[in-house]
Amino acid sequence: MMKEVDFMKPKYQIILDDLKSYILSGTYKAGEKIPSEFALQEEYNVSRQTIRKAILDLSNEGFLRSEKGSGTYVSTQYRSRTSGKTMNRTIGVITTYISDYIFPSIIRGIESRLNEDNYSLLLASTNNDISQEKKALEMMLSYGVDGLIIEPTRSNVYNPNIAYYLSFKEQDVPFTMINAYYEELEVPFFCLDDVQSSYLATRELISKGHTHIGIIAKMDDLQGKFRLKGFIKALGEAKLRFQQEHVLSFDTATKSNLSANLEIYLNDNRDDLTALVCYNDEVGLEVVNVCRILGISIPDELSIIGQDNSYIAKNANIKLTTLTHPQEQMGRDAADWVIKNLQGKKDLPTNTYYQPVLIEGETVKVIEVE
Amino acid sequence: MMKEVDFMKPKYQIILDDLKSYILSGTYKAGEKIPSEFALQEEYNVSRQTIRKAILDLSNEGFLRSEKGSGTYVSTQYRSRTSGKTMNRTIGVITTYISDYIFPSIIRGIESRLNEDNYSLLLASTNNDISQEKKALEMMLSYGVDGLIIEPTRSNVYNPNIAYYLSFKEQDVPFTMINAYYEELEVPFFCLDDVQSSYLATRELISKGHTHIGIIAKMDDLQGKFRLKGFIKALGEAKLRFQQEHVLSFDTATKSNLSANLEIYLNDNRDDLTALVCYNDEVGLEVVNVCRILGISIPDELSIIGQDNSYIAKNANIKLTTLTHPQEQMGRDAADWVIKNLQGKKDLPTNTYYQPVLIEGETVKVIEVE
DNA sequence: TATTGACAAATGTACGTACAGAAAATATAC
DNA sequence: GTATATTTTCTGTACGTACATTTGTCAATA
Repeated sequence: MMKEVDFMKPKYQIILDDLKSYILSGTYKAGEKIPSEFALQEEYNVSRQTIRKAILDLSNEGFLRSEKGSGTYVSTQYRSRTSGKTMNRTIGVITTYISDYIFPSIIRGIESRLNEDNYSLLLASTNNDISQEKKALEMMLSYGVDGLIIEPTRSNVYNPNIAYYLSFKEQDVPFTMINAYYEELEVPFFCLDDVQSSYLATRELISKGHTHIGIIAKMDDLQGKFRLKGFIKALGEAKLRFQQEHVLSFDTATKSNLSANLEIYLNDNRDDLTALVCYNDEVGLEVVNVCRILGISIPDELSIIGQDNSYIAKNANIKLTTLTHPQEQMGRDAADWVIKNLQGKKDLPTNTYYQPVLIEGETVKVIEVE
Repeated sequence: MMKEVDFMKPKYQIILDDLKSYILSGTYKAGEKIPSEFALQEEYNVSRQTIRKAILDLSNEGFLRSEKGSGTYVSTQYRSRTSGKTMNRTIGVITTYISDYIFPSIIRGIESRLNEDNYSLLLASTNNDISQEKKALEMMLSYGVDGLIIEPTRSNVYNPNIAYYLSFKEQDVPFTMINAYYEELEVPFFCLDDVQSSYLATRELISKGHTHIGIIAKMDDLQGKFRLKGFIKALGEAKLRFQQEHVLSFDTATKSNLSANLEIYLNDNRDDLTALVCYNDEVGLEVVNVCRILGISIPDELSIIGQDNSYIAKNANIKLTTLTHPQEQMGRDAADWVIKNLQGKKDLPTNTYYQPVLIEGETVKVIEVE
């Protein structure tokens, strides 16, 4: 269900947000003069009052300071609000989703580890939307968290929020990424070996005699990219041809249409495919549901294999064959890394890959060789 | 001529000072409405902008609060606004579980509402353990959260952490409860009408001809208590006898044994019961699984009905008949309540009950009358 | 009796103008 | 070249208008 697009923000709010972003991302550095009201008025094509409203509000928030006759300056101490207050040890967590799929488990792992060292957990989610990620990062920056754990948003497309991450680096706030990472950013991460995951999935199908295998692939995150890669790798090793028409791709935006697209895809390839590698268990379940509608029996007519070993795989009436995902452990490890980093520990792992393991369910059938 | 002796104060400053002294002297009392902008404009013979400037500044100082379409009111807590420093606005959330069942959805609702007003979410979970709840409360207290949303831990047994809740009350930190409440504490809450939920569930079964109905009941939280109550109420209305041996009870501690106990229970009552009201969908699914092992077919041999309309009810291959739970909406409403309370709004709802609605699945069969 | 619809009242946003006053930039006088 | 005057730039205050949006009220309606 799509959330309503933002209400039309008032103009002054847009300008305010812009300015705040520039300040937090370091485009306007502390003490620097920002453009004059007149200049901004020209730039945004609004009246001076509108500009003033934005600047006044930011001054009240403590980000700016205006000097009559001189100009408006970035306040030098906008982030020293923790100064007098009792330092509370807080770790920020930015995740794509809060309530969906395996993310709650990951958060749980983080929380339980932080709890052991009396750190608090400041939570924000992005719904895999880059503008929401920006807002979350701004919140964390102005909050002054001690560390950060981020699950990247749309990790396979260019991310315009890199400046914020660099801000954290400048301020020596340790952060790490889970599930994926931004390739343009040098940063430690904790990830499943996604190539291996779908490689193993595909190999399992091949070893059971399948030769006509399709894949449902996600295109806007690294996981999707790597999982497609593993699929192709396994096909290649088995000397099976990779066929573009056997790939059904989707992304965050088109996810809501997946069910309908699946129906078309499965109908089109009904006689061609005997097995399907799914992006994850969630997609796997979707396939199961669509197959039920189409009267395709699983695994007799179609074998499917999911990934991530989520509750879906375990709890659906037909147990999905799937591959493990560390979930809670990954969360724990990431939290542990941040805590150890804050304690000044050296030689912490930079890139951690977890190896997936196959879990047999009831959705893969052995094909007899004729 | 002589320049003004004193500084010639700007007009808005004069008005501001006037208003401030009225507030501080009690001419305008806390919560009262002050004259409208138009009235003040007439009174002082100045433009509306000038009045607005005075009111806006006082609002920023925390003395006033304007409501669109209604008027401007004296803020109830202008005293605590110590410095001009904008504290980080943070709402604490204490929930029993982070990753399980419907709790992620509730948290999601909270998060999305807090986000709209730029509040941060500080998260802690108790795993339904009272000592962990204590730790979480201590963390929130020392952190200095602005408000709190709590899902009570073991709400049907005496809670030794009441003192902490009273501390929050003393410090005027608004808090509200969701899903349940502590009966020994006078506090606003947002709850499903749990009595009604299982009342409707039971009535549905009765209306489909069932007369031998069992229940799986949880004993250590209010939900469990109320859901048992609704079950008994429905039986009573239908003049069916309530039989103690048809109740299988469990609690947090014995939950891990539920599966084994279910097996015994279902075996014992195999020939006696035709339907089962389950504490929630999670339990419902457990029943489905155990029935599969025992070879009891659902709904032919046994009708079951869950509660909460969780993903389990929707996603399990056999769709559970269940009752709705507001989930995300409940989270939103609770967050909204805290925010409005912090803004000094009066007449907020104290006890909110959500009415459950039946959702038909595939687990209830009509019993023909012989 | 309860619900709906129309209307008025109140605040929110946004445009415009004008001038005051302080600081910075520039021109001028020596 | 330096000191002083002048101009320009920039923010602060203040006026005006207009329309949007929300809330509360009251009368008409079902």
